[in-house]
Amino acid sequence: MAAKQKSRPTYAEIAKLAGVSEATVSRVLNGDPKVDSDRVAAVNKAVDQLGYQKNRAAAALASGRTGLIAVVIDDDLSVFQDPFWGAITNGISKVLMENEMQTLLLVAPLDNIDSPVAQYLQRGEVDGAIFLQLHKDTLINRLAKQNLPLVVNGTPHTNNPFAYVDSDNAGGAFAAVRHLVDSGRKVIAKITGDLSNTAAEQRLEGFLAAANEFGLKTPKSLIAQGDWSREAGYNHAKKLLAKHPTLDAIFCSNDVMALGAVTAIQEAGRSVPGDVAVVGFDDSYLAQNSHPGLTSVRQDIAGLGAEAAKMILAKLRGEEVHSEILPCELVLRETA
Amino acid sequence: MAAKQKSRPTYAEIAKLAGVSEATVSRVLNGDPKVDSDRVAAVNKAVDQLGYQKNRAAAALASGRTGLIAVVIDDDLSVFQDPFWGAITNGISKVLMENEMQTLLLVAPLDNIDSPVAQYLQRGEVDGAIFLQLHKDTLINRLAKQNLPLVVNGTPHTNNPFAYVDSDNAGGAFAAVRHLVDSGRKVIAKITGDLSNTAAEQRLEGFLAAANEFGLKTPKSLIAQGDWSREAGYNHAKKLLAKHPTLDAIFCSNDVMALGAVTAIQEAGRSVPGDVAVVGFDDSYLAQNSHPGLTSVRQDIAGLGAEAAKMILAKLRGEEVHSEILPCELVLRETA
DNA sequence: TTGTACGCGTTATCAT
DNA sequence: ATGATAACGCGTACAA
Repeated sequence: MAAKQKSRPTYAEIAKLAGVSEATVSRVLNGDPKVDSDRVAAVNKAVDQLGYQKNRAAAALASGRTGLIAVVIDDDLSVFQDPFWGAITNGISKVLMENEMQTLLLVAPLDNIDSPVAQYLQRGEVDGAIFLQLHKDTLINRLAKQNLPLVVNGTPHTNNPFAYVDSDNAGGAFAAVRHLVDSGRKVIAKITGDLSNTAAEQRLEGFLAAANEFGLKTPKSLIAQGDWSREAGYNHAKKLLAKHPTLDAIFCSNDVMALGAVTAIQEAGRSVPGDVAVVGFDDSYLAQNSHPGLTSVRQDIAGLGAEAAKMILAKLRGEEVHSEILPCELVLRETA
Repeated sequence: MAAKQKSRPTYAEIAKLAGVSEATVSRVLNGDPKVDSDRVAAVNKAVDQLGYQKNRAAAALASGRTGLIAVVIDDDLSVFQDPFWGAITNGISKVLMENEMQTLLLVAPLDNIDSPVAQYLQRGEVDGAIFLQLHKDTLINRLAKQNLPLVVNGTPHTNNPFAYVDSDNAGGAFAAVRHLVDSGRKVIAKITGDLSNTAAEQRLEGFLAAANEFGLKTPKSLIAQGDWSREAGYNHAKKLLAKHPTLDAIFCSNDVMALGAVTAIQEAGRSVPGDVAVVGFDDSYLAQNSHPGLTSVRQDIAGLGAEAAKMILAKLRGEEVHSEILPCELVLRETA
């Protein structure tokens, strides 16, 4: 009963002012097409006049819909550092707001299927959920069974019927290699991300596909398994340079490793891109602000968010939803 | 009436099973201290047995409290790039969740006082709001008048009674200069951020205070007004080097400009830190992954978020709330 | 097409 | 300390 402010108008007052029933007010405000146009006008006028604004809690209670979509982020250290989450959440939020839905942020460890977040999602406090950065599919498996509409960002690990949205990681990697080949590089190494991650896997696949397509040799010794860290890029590049004197390009699965590789190359007394070209992935802040400027594969992160939001809205409307793969774009700078 | 899942238990069933009234159930579930301990136990047992979970919409309708705190981010390009927002929002979210509150994300331009977000906040759909990155104080002025509990991240522009949380920008800048002086630097230049921003202002103030304290000369020509961009850092550093042959240190108000300065110094044929030391601000991803590693002033970003959340919770409890200034820490790497 | 009447699940007031 | 019971504001069968 803690009325926050002076109490606001309700259907009763609108109905009275417009000379209709409360039911009609409800119909007009929810866009029911079969209401006489003059009554619609009357209601809208009354709404304006009174400065009416709907009480969402009451609507939620009556309808069972909350108007809220959860954005669930699997909490680990990267959340603190990686601008990816901000960008994608921003994309989601924009689309949701345009559709009068709001974004509820849930940041928590998702390893436990009975975690508070899991409970929350099963409690019907949101109309749907968008998952970012999934380590395991167990939780969404369970939620899907409970008919919670959900969309996943990133390709799921298992072959599930989840609708997901992802960047064309393989295609981006392919484009990077093509560019290297086109500019005359012959011996191209790859430093992968953590391969338990589907994106890392796909970026490697794209590399291998391109190598095959363009007739490059890809002995195992040219493919180093990294873990996204600067150190991995630095150390692997160092070893690659030592083992392969003719190496003239390194493609890394993210920008951080690529910058580590650049440092290693320079410390080895070779130039970038003169002797060795380097391409990263993500076109992050790092790529844009490094020196020399890092050539990198750009993901449409805001686009990923927007698509995810559109998909969940479609699901709420009961439409069939198909997964989406958004194209990547190679951004040329100085390193390749 | 769209029951999402099989309908969940309500007070009625708990009351029946526990042999008490619904009112008592409510009291127990809301922690009313004056309920007999055996009844409390009975209710809790029934709750467990039925797997009861509170319907927040109903609670919100009846109580006027939503359990939601809005995190409002003034939308502009930086949201896409800067990891700051993710980190602080994460800090906020954690504390709120521990207190059974949820984080509602609102990303939108706040220039218009009648924007959708402004409307939303005035609609009572959240119990309070935390503002990040404020360009103007007009909106919060209005909301404060409407008694919406709010906390601001960053020092407001005007002298208002808003509770805010901020980093000790001046103190951080002071520490940076002290370090430079301690390591023998004599001629220290400053490249500021956009001075319409209070953080930029404070970082300059700290610089000037330290210069004064340590007896440095700070002619106007040693203070360049930047705008946070890499180009600003690069161009200003270039000019500073030309004008001041004895220049042996540059303190920049963020990491991006600092990296631009490093490039300019190196291109001028001088070494970092041998000839010229460079210190940045933020200890961002950039500072950690640059080469040479950038010495920088670290803000406790997650701490800012956590404090902001604690402050808003205290406000909701009706407590007096005081603004908080969190200390910064100088992180030494290679450039200084 | 429109109105009546009730239900949604809690909270809070008022007696007791 | 506890129990009835009236709000809370909206959505929606059902009837007309």
